[in-house]
Amino acid sequence: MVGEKPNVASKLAQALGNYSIEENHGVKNYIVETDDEKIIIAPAVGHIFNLEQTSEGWDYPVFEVDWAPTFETSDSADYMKKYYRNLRDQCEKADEYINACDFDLEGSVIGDRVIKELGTTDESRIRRMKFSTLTPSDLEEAFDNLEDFDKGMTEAGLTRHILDFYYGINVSRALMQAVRENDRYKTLSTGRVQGPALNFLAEREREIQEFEPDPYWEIFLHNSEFRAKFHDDGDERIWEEEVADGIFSEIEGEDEAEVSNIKINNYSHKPPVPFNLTGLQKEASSQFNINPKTTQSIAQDLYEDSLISYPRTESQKLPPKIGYKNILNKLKNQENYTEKAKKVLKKDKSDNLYTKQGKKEDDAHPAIYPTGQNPGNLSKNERKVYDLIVKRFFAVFGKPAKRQSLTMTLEVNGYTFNAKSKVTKKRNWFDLYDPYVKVEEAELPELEEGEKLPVDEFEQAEKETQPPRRFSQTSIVSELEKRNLGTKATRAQVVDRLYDREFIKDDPIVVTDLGLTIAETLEEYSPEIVSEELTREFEERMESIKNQEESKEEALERARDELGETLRNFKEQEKEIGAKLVRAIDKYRDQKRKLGPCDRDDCDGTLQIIRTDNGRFVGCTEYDDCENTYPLPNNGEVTSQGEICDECGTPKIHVSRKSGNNYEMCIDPDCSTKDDW
DNA sequence: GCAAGGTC
Repeated sequence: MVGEKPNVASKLAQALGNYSIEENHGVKNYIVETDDEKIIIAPAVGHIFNLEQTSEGWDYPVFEVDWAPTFETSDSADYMKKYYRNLRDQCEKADEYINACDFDLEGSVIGDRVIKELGTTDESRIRRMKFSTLTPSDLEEAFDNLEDFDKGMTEAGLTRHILDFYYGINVSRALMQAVRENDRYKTLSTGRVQGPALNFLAEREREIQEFEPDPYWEIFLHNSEFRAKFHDDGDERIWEEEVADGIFSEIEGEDEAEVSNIKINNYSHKPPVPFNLTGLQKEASSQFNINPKTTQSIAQDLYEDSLISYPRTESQKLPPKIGYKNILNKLKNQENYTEKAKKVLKKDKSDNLYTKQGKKEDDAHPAIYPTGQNPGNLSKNERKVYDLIVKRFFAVFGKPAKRQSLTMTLEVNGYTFNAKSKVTKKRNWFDLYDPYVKVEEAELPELEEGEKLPVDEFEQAEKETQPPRRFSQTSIVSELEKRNLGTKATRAQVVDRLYDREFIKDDPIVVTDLGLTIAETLEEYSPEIVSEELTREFEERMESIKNQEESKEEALERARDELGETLRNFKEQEKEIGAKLVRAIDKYRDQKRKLGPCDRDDCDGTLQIIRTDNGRFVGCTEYDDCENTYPLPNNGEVTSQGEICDECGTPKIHVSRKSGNNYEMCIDPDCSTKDDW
């Protein structure tokens, strides 16, 4: 019996009854023996097999692919070796095989590859276990009702892999080949998820670049305790200057306003929902400015240390069977959390604890929660993310906070102004989530309708409309989630790859010229790859393969035809496409080497990184007239900090090393900021 | 040197 991962293998064993453990290559196998059979439950670790090209060379199109052990095709998959070897040993012993991986396309592929590559290709000897949660009762029932080999799902899953390979590898190669035709080299990539992700970002970037702001005016009434804003039937913005001037001249000099209306609204502010991975990533980004990929890897570490539950979950639900009380009692023993844990436990003495639940579900895992186990030494960021997870766990038990909003309408010469306030009357769950509650608290003086109020002054402010907001690393991950592109485990990685390729930079995200040019090129020559429709189409095809209405080979044949046409067209215009890409690459590289203005008084040049055979240094663009130079560190990537040193006036740089040892400094080695270096 | 999807 093959489980999707070590944890699940253990759960399968627990559900099946008495078991013993046999270790092989450092991997735990679970042995369950009955009167007439012996079951070995062995874990995979996700995709133990992966696609690789079987033909030679880097040309495209490439359509010849086959499955190979992942540790052989990927440098970072060394840890899979022992699992692979164990599966090989266990598969040799078996007469029959059960695929007990997650019941979805990927699970079907994971189990199928292990069994077919290492066990048997005889499908009559393969069974499929179908379960939707990992509870013992579900697993037991699934085991008692083993189904035949799931040909449809497996074929659909295998096809999904191959189609993604076809589209991703080939179009990526086409881009790189185009650049190489122009005698340059740059790693470029795109794919079914990367493509649309870049496209959303590029569309937004163009909207921002093309945005033309409209001016408008606002008028404020200032009192010693608050300010109120002019509005005309709810509209606070005045679009013509003459109109604003007119109103202003009629109220200017008035020193009193009358309270014409007070509206009080009491409302509940509900507690948040339990964290799924995206929710945690969003909150870690807004609270600590930690990017989604880092949060994911921190969460994985915390999970491996048994401090939190499985983090790669879509679920926003915390079922009672996780044992609320037990976890809360353990948290109570942690110094930092004693008070909050007590508060939650006190809430209901009758054991009827319940939590707020979100809408999203996940078949395999509940929402993220702390196990209660006492953490040892955590890094600074680990501590932050852990604290956030614990406090969110407390918060979901809380009662809604009681809030009150107050809108006060003031009148001056027939013109109306609004002052608004929001205050918390009862904190409830706010106390459990401190210090992560972010709500507005602004109080207004207690006044009554008809009362007169002194005015300090009126203010007329000119403003302008703002361009659309940029995506952040987090909001683009949410956007992908909303559109069902990628999965919980891959979205942050996809965004990270766009940074690696230099298609995007900074956060909030700015699309580079290279990114814009790539998006434009793909839109023109391979529009399917930047369209989210490709994913929808894949989903439909997988559905029909699953139902055995279409065969894997038919689907692949069709993709080879369609993609082949696109790629031929691309290839014909390779040189021009490449020239355009090269211009964008050069422009970006040129921008990247510019560090800041030359610090010589009489020089208007720009200091930039100069590379030589022996290394690199900083020189001035006006090097005919200006001999200003500075040394640079030999190792690490140097980028401009976009700032000038207060002490010496030279540009500040950011040095990032592969070791993860990053630092900032100005480029003058004699600057007093380095006195104690 | 290229994807997307699992996972440690």
